[in-house]
Amino acid sequence: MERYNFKAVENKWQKLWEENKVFQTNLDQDKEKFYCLEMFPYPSGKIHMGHVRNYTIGDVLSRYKKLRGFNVLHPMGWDAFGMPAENAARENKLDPKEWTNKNIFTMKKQLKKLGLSIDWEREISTCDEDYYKHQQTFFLELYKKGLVYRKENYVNWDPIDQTVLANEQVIDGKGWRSGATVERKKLSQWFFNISKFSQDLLDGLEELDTWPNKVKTMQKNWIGKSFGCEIDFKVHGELPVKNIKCFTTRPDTLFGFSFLALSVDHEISKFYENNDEFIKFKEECSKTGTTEEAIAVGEKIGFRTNIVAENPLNPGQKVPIFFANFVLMEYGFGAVFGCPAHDQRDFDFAKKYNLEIKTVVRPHSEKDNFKVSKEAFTGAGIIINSEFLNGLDAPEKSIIETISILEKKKLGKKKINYRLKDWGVSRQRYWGCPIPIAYNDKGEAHPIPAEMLPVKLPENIDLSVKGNPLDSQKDWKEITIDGKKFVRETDTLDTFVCSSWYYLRFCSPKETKYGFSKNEIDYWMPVDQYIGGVEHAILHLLYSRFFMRALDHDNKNFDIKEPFKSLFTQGMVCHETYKDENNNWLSPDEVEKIGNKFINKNDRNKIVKVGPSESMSKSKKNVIDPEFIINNYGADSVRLFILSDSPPEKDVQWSEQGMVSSYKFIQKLWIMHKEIKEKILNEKNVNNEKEIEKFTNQLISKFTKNLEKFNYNVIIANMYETYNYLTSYIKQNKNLKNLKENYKKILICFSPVIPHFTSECFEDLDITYDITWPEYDQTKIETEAIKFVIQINSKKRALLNVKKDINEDDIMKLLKKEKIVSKYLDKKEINKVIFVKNRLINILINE
RNA sequence: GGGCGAAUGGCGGAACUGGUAGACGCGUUGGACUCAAAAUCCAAUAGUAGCAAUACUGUGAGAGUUCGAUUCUCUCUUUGCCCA
Repeated sequence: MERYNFKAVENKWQKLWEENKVFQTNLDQDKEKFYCLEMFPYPSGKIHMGHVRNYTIGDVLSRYKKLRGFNVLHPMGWDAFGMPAENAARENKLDPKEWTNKNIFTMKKQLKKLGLSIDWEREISTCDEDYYKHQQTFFLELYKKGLVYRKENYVNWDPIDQTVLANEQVIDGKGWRSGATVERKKLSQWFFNISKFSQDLLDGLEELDTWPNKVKTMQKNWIGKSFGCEIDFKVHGELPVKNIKCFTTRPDTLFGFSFLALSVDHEISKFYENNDEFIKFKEECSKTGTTEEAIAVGEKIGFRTNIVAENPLNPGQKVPIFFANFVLMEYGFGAVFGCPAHDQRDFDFAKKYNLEIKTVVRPHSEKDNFKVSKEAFTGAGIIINSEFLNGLDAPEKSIIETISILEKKKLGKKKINYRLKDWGVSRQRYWGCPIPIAYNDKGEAHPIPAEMLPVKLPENIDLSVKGNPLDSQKDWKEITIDGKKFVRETDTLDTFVCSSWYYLRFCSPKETKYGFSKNEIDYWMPVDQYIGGVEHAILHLLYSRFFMRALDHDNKNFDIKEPFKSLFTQGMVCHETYKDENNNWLSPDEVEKIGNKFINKNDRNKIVKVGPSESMSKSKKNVIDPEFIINNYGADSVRLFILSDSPPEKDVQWSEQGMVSSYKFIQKLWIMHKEIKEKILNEKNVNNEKEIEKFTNQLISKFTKNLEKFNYNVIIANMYETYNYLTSYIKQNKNLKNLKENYKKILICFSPVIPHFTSECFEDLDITYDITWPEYDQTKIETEAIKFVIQINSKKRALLNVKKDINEDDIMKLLKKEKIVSKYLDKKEINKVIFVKNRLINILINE
């Protein structure tokens, strides 16, 4: 028996698919479209197992939809701008563009080896001028619409590298590369006005009923709509300030008011500009990071002013006003009122500065004399010590009641606040899309005129300088517009901007006049199924949703608002971790398993410590190289394995044994295929046998359901079941009259998962006709004989083979003859009988 | 601290709308083939008792609804993720 030569077969079919342009897609109004998109990769060097999993899931779906007759768009591209290229280029004295394109070349080759049904004619790369020039046009459009603006904002500043760091590059308050303590620094930055769409983005989630709830909840929390009240506090003291505006979600705790806290950037800070102590305090604050978490974890510190605020509901009460490091100018009005008894942060602050802690809410289980002592009470309860608010249910009723009182007295008004901040898109980097803006000698921003677009990135730049390399490119920076001198913006756009509209570009990747063609968008959009990692649940997805709205704003580009109709988030690929005796990470190929023990191949006497299975990462060295695996076992085997062990939305453990068994399964399938072929050639025309028809129809039914529901691991189990069934079926050499037709249908079911193998089988059997997804016939599944469960007092006692649609009386007659059952029923009184047609009978007797 | 989810054999995991718990794979054990090993094939594999037929127990713990609960409700435990 010839062995299945996966290398030859896979090469052959991949070549044929490419030559015949099998996966190229064109707009076809007569056909229903299906747009399947997986998150495009960052070209970091090589593909990793996460890509394999992500793109296999998408490929199975695309191939299935294609078999169902859809016009499938399944494109691929590269999220090609970003820091790693710049860092790698700096370290190896290369050009970021060269480095990126080399990686794209390698990874594209690797992806092709997986046999993905991708239309490579539509390939895009965000670092191509042809891509980012459109992005610059979008930027200027948004600028004209007022959705882009410039303002001063705090950033994480690395004083050694002279650069801005993203939040995730700040580790324990230190720069990830330099190790320097990160400072808060004010820089002029460009912003997208995403917060304008807060409510719309929130409302849009409602229609996304095939998104995971988890992701929708995360977005909801991120947008963070809160219902509260804006309160005007009267201020007394030496400063020429009469009022301070505050936003609060808990106006009902006003009687517990004991201080007012301001952001150091609050307008009142101008009166303290020359105060040495305040300057010192402000510096101290700048050492706390800008993230909410850094602020929450860090010590709460304050600077006491010489002014006081009056409690609007209790005018006799005057409380001190502080500047505090935990108040951000971006939230509310940069001012919060402190109620220590019912907010832990305020509680900590009050303890530190010895302020009053007045309890105004008691738990339902306590009496009115309840006092907060060790920690703030933030739960639900009843309002106390608050005069006319006493007895109200907190928080719901009491908040509504308090707001209406404040509104009547004209002391405040109802307000809705969102946590979502505007999106800062400026990056002080070279390898990104240039911002098409120039400044005159007064520092005023001017858009680059359309005829001067695109603003291309300069080449041959010196990356060894500190800070942004574009800053030192004089000949690039200085330009003349209409005879006047300007200086270019040297910041580039956040790479999240590039990925916020790439799904639109795929619809018309060759369009030159604009980023997309309306005609193509109207046909292809929205993406019917988007597949990617849950780590992008918030930013990327929210930004993309914003972009659709922003591009559409006022000029009706689209009929739809939501770019991704369905979302699927797949789990990660994990592997055990290994360390040597010095706690250095070891990669799996440095480790050998002998029996139950692991030994270090480098030094066979040294022990290996086996750690928990974690998501594959270079830093832990627990990675398996997909290319190595594909070369050894073939693409079909890898596709089979990566789907087999766990549901796609959960993490999967990489297992060498599992991989090998998938490989062997393909080999066994081939042997079985050859046997089936032989049987088909020697078909005997015996009586028609319904058994295999029943099996095939059941299989199609299962496959269809499981494919639609992403139960891909179950599909693999169904494939094994099919193998087990077919091998025993042909061994028994039953009637083989309809074997070919049934086997063909089975192969079609298998084909989304192992396309090379099934293509080879079709060819081997000369099947070229009607390769479309088979329909199943329910009547062929429901055969005459069924298995019927017999329960006595709700316990299963027997399983009978009976005729379909048997009635209760006939079952009871049958039971009297069955020894197994009758021994339970003898001389017993039957109380009740529950009969479920074609399923079970439950006889209740007195014991 | 808040929100959401999860918990089923040695392991990964199946189970329609409340109706045979453990599909399928891995691992393990036994056997066949072999001088031997690998590979392959066959068989067994939730636990307890039993030669067996079979019986009892069993889906994180405890309660509830029901003729019947892995599935629905409540309380708790552990755990994961997100936000703080």
